Amino acid sequence: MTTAPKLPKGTRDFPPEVMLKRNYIIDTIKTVFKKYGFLPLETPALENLSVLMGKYGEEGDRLLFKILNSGDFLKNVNEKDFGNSTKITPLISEKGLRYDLTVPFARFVAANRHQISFPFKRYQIQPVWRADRPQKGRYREFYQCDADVVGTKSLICEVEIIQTIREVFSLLKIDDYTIKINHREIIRGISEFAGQKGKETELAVAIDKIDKIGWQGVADELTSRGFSNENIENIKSIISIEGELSEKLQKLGSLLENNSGKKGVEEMSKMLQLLDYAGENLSNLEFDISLARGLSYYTGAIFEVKINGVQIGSVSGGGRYDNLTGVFGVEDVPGVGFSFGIDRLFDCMEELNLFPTKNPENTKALLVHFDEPSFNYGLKLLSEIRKSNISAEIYPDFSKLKKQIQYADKKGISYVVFIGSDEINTGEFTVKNLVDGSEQKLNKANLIEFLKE
RNA sequence: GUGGUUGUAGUUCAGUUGGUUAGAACGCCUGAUUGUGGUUCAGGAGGUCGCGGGUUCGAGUCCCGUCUCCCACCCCA
Repeated sequence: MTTAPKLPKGTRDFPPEVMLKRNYIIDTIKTVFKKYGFLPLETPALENLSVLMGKYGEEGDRLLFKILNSGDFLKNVNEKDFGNSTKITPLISEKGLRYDLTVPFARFVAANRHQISFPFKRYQIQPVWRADRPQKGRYREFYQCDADVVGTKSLICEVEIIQTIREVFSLLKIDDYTIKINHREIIRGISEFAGQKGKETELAVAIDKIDKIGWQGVADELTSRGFSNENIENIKSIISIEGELSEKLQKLGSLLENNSGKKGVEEMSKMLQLLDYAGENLSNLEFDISLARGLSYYTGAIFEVKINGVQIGSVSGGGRYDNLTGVFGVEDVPGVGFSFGIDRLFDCMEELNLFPTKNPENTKALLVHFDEPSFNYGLKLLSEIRKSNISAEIYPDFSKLKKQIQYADKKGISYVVFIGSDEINTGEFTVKNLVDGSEQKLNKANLIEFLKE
């Protein structure tokens, strides 16, 4: 092997056969987003570090990719400070790669708040970068696919998120999945109920791991975070509530008498009511009291979607936040957002074999020829086929028929059209279906109609 | 960021206590009545064994470093 050039750690190429499938997912999602009134937005890969730093916690700052200043980037650095990276980093790097799409979006909203008319609905599908250590399904460059509505507190936004998820999954033919929902105020209420008012963040972080480490693990973590045995028993009594969605909600409502708990239960009930008005049922919906989601900026409803029967984390998630742009000094911009994990969706669909065998983006027909006269004759036919909006190509070299057909076969092209002296003389073209092997003769007009299908 | 694991043809992997020209399968190329692919058959090409150093008469095999991949934690999509 000649020294093959390598990719940076945690990055990938997407070859055509992968891109066709990725585009299938992305196009499906875009179609649904548009249908629900979301408009596209893109922001730069680079942001000023002042925008990025401090927004993701200490951990996040460590995972930011920082970009070295151009030119004589050491001119401001004192020689004594060499070796002290915390001191010289701000002097040599002012820009970084975006870490997620939410902060750039918040920056955009804060900067353009006078031009934007609220409520503002946008979607954004772009790569983000994190200097994390890669693992399976964890990359240093990956795509996020976010949709947010800002400038309204209406719960119809939450309901529309559920509808959007259902519609996307239905189009992708994914039917065995669970949309878990919960509410941050409910977690807050539980914290208060447990006797640890105000420690909902600690509670949320611990409780979120229940799927992974089990109840005992959560209990241990709560202990280490300062919860007493009595507190933990109280939490357990809430977490272990069983039943149907509305039944659970009712039981919870009767237990949580504090303001937060009541508010959470009330909003959840309202959402279900709106869902019903919209003509939607409760299928695939699950009220998961242990669902917390790590991001601390959520304040209202929270969502997470898992595909059943596939060993992979959530493929979609989101929630409501009160104050998107607060970090940029612009208050009172509430909103709700969610995102699809495209890479994970891809893996799930691959595993469940849900990709369509025929990809509409692929070439539909290949023209094969025997000699120069038939090649030349074929060029005109090719143009006419393409004019009818059918993707087609002609084999560019004078190769054996076998080779030409093999090319079509490998590329997954469904039809081969033969151009030879017979065809030129009669005007009847032999077209072969490579999927089932059938052949038929058609004149030009019929051939084009046939390929249009 | 912490701890661990892996690395041999395009791909998935064999390779015995270190011992001559490093193997298989699939894939690829060529051919089997030069107007027909996916099946079959016959040939063929392709590896300085991740990279760098060390031990040894001799290293794919042992040691050190480095990179990569993967796993757990942290965190997260």
